[in-house]
Formats: sequence, C-alpha cells, structure tokens
Amino acid sequence: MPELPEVETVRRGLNQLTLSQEVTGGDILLQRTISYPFSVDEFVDRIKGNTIATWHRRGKYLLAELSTPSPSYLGVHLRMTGQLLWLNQDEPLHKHTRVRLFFGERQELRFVDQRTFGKIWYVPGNMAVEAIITGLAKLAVDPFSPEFTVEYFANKLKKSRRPIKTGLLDQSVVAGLGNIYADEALFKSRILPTTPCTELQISQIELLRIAIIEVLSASIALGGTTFSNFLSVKGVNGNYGGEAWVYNRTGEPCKVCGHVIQRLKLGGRSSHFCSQCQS
DNA sequence: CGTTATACCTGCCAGC
DNA sequence: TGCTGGCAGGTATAAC
Ligand SMILES: [Zn+2]
Repeated sequence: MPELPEVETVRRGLNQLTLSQEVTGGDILLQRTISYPFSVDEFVDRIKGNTIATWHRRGKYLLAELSTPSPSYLGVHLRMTGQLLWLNQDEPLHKHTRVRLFFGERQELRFVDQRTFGKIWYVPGNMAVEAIITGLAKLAVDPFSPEFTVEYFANKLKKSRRPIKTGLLDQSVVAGLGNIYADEALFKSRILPTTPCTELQISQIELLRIAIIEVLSASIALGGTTFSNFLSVKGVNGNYGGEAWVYNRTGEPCKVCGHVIQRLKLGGRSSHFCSQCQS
C-alpha cells in the first residue's frame, strides 16, 4: 500500500487525531507484528500511560514521539498492506486486524494488515532508534530534504551498474520511493528503467531528481494513491491514480505518444514504461 | 563486497 | 464451477 506519499498522508492524519491522548491499553492479535520488544505483554506495558507528542516520518517509517520516558518512540512500517485507522473501540473488528491500541475511554488506533508484513516497534528511551528499527540505519536522505542534491544523488548512483529502477527502490539511495512512483519518475524524466545507474548523464540525474520530487508532491497533494488497499487514518482512499503515466497501464497507449506501455521484470518487480518516450 | 533470488503472507484475477 | 499460476504497495536475509 504505502510509498512516501501514502505514509505522509497517514502521518498528517495521525497528527490531527492521536496527539495528547493517553494510551489506556492494547490488544495484540498477531504477535509477530510486534518486532520489539519480544514480549507483547511488555510492549503493551511500556506503551500504556503514554501520550504521543508528534508523529515523524523517515522514508516509509512512521515514528511517534512518546511522552515518557523522553526520548522513547513507537515505530510503525506499513509494508505492503498495512493500515492505521482511528476508530471508536466498539467498531466491529476488521478481518485482518493485527494490533489495537486504545486511547482514552473510547478511541482506538487499529492496525489492519492483510498480508501481515507490517511491523511495529517500541523504542525504549535508553536505546538508539537505529539499534531497534534496523532498517533506519541504512536509510538515505528524504527526497524533500535540502540534502537531496544532484551531487548527493549522482554520488550514490555511480557506485553501481544495476538498472536505475532497481537503484530507485534501494532505500539507501533515496528514501521513500516504491514501485509506483519510481516508474512514474522515470517516465517523467524520459529514462528507461533498464539504464545502468553508471551510464546516466549528470543532466539526466538532475531531471530524475526533479521528477521524483514532483511526482511525490503531486501524490501527497491528492492524499496518496488510488492503487491498492491504501486508506488514510480516517479510512479514505487517495486520489492519485488517473494521473499515472505508466504504472499499472501495461498494454494501454502512452498518454504522450500513443505507443503501447510495456512491462518488464527488474529486480523481481514489475516496471512499466514507454519505449518511445524513454531512452 | 555487489547482486540476485527467495521468504514472509493473504487474496484476487485470468485462463483453462 | 473449481483449480492453478501469477501477481500485488516492501524489506530482510540467504545464496551466489
Ligand atoms: Zn510514449
């Protein structure tokens, strides 16, 4: 479900709805969703009594800053099908409910996750976030950060001759891109997904950098994607879908030149592209 | 070290 | 109608 625009949409909803309310309990319906600590009872004990000061996003990871002890955190990764929903506790359970966190008397933050790949961590105050949520250790800069310069990007890309599509999905190159927006950014910058990273000209790298920022911004502005089971915290789907140039359009005509959109497996993932517009 | 394949799951859809 | 194979937002780890 979630790439950067969807996770950012969820983060904004969480900041509107969940702050400054006491966590009064929890119910872990699927133990392996909790990545840390090992004991789910300890997880609930540690979270209980806290309030959330604010939600941060790092790449596709969500981090809730907890009140006590400071600094301590609740981390969430939605992976493919995770949803965080703000509900009344009496709302009937969704089929794929995995974790319930209760707030105050009636409210609940419910983690629903069909494919069960999603992960939740509690990060104690005396431990580094990267030591618990290990995926954060190798995470690259955010595409909206001033550090995401053409020099930074070129430096990351020169290290490997793998296809650029594979490079864009590597979260240690740039944080937050997934299959949809990687394909869209490559189309917008007119680069074939198969192009080896090392063969990109600096001018192409700059076009790609701009396209990444544009495509992610456009989707955030529309509340995330229509593709997949994505839902915001308030339970609504996004509106970014009709504006897709190539993603999920195999066999349909290119919106620019009319040539048929093709699909190719790269790094185990589908890539969608126009062989006329992209080179 | 870089790179690819596979595992982790559930469900949907096209084709036979 | 079943059944089967392929596919789906992502990442960690094993196996070259
Ligand atoms: Zn085209």
